[in-house]
Amino acid sequence: MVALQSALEIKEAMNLRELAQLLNLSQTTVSRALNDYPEVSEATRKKVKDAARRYDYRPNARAQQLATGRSMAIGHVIPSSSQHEMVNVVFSDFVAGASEVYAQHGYDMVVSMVADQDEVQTYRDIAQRQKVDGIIVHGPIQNDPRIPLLNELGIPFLVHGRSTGVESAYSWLDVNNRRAVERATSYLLDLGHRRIGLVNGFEHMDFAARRRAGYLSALAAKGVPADPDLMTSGEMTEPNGYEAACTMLDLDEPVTAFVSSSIVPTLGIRRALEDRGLKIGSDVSVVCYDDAISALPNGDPGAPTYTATRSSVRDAGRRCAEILIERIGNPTLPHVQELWEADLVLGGSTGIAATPEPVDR
Amino acid sequence: MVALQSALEIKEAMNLRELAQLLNLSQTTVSRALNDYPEVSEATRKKVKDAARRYDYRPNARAQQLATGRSMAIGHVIPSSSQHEMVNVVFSDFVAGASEVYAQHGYDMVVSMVADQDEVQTYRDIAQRQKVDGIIVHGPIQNDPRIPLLNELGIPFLVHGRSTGVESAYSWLDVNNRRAVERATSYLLDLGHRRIGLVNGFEHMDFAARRRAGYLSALAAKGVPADPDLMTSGEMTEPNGYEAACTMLDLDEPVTAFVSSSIVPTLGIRRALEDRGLKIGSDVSVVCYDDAISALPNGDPGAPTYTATRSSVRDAGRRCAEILIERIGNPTLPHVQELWEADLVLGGSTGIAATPEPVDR
DNA sequence: AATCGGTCCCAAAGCGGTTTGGATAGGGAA
DNA sequence: TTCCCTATCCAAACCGCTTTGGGACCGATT
Repeated sequence: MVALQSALEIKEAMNLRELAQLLNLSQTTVSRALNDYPEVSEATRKKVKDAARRYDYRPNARAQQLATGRSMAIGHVIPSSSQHEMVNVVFSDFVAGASEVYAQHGYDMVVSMVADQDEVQTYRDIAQRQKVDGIIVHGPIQNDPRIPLLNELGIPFLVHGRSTGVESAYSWLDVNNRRAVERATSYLLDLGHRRIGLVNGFEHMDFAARRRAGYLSALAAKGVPADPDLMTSGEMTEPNGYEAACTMLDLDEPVTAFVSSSIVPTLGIRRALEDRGLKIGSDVSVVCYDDAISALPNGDPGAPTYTATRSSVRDAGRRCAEILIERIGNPTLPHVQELWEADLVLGGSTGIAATPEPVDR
Repeated sequence: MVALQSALEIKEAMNLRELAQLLNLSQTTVSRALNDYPEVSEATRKKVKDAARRYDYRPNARAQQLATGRSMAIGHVIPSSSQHEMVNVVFSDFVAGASEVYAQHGYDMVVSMVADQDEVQTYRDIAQRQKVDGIIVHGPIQNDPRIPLLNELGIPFLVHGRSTGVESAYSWLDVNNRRAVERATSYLLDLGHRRIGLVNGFEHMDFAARRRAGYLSALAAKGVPADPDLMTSGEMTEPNGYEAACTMLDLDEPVTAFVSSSIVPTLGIRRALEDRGLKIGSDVSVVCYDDAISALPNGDPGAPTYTATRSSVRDAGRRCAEILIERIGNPTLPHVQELWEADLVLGGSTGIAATPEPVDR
């Protein structure tokens, strides 16, 4: 197929020198006028700005970056191992929030998705080649090596989440995962449930470990023994949620309730219940950790289908961006460490435990 | 809370001049040695590369970009109006594929999410300030103004999708949305369904318009009249799918089958069916357009729950990246226009129409 | 011996901005 | 009138890399 070459005249972008010549001014003055430096008279400034607008002059970003030493960009590195968990749902909503703030401050967002084994190299590269002014660290695991690495590289960064075991100081923003799941579990216990399944994410992920801790601590507080058969961890996908739910529903002593780590596996749990003709809420209760993803149920406040611990990951993205930009502006500020509480939103997916479960022995 | 300032020595990154001095060579030679130019002897090249490795020298990206005139980055602009539809699920999988290819070729991905009214400015900015070497256009609408704009700006770009009504030539990669939905609808008709609901995306989006055309054409081919009550369009969210399904199931002549535009609203359809005690597949059939999102059902090839027209959006991302990179390398190449066919995958969500639907009159 | 053609390397000139260190002019104070 | 100060502008250096246009050296040709 032959494609017609566009016949449109493509106007070369004009540069500072040309604009200065046009105005019979020096580059210095033009540059200062545009950047609101006080050394130019208001009259000249106006003239310059008008001309810039008229000729649609925009400073070349690459030159500007080289000259100023700032790249006006913030990096997000996503290890591909966590692709299935992170990328699809949570990450994209986070990014939507962050990029909103970036846009306001003139920052660009550069995203690298990278194989695990290349991760360290990627961080080194990004930092030393000065591609970005700051980095947001996603999906921290326990004892995450990226944190000391970034500290060593001396580039401002902010962790979305936390990393237990890391010695060095760093800035982070996290949701109180432990408390959230603790409350969710307690609530189910209060409803009379004793066989409560935990469908967790991979537990080397820091957030998942904390959720498990919350689950265990709620059980312990009520004197309910933890049963390894009722705790699964893995990718937070629909099929995985389905699998986990099937297993736990088909036990000799089946579960009567689930605590699920995300809305996505919860969809799988629902499918498993449906298969068995079990009604969610009345037959089996489900509480899920809801990141308030807009495309999925419960993102819509009008239809609170699930009882859930809810916290907006989009808001988190926004706030992370703000904090990081502030730290880029002044890296010597004390570290910011924000812990957000999730809401426990009651919905139709939970109810009194059906049978008081007579313990036969 | 007082944060301890890291006491770690942060080694300043070394630059080309310093490395050259260290080696008693000129910057020219060092640069050429590192970039595999033939003008340096193998001996010197080895010496240089060894030293570079030893001192962990990495060229400053900003300087390199300015000098070469290439920014080694590709832009993705997401209009925020399509956030709910695009960002969450489809976009992120696409991006995962694309960034894989970018990484292989040394490109970075810069993502801007931007309010609709700022869109034109954003494109102008990105292009004229030379922040990126190429752009991928997401979510084309009919007669999309971005295409002539980018042609005028003279920056290489590739459209994921197509835009009916656009005169100018451009490169694109699209799935045959029309054919896919046509086949899906025909299949349902063959199963005896006559009341088939279409749960579509916003129909100013090009892909959605094509899907509707496919739906209508299949009906027409079988002589089944189209009923406006059976066609909805809107955001592709779970709650929207639920709403649409409820409406169409509660008609006097209810639907017996659905064609759904994406897996996400399909989850809502399933919920609506469940509410009414209807069994998917046997009572009501559902075919959905499946972008093969990995976290959601059907992304997993082991569990073909839904009958679906399937096409991997991640593969599309990969291929789009390849095409664009090629076009950046040689912008005068004829335009690439690739039309992919979606697979029709039979699953458990479709079955013979329950009642042959006696037309009462 | 002079010329030629490679090979290997270098100094310097970009890339397109920002920033430093004056220069000039005009107004007010002494 | 002279001197100083401020307001305004400019030439040139600089950011760190690539690339142009030679130069020096050496063995091979004539």
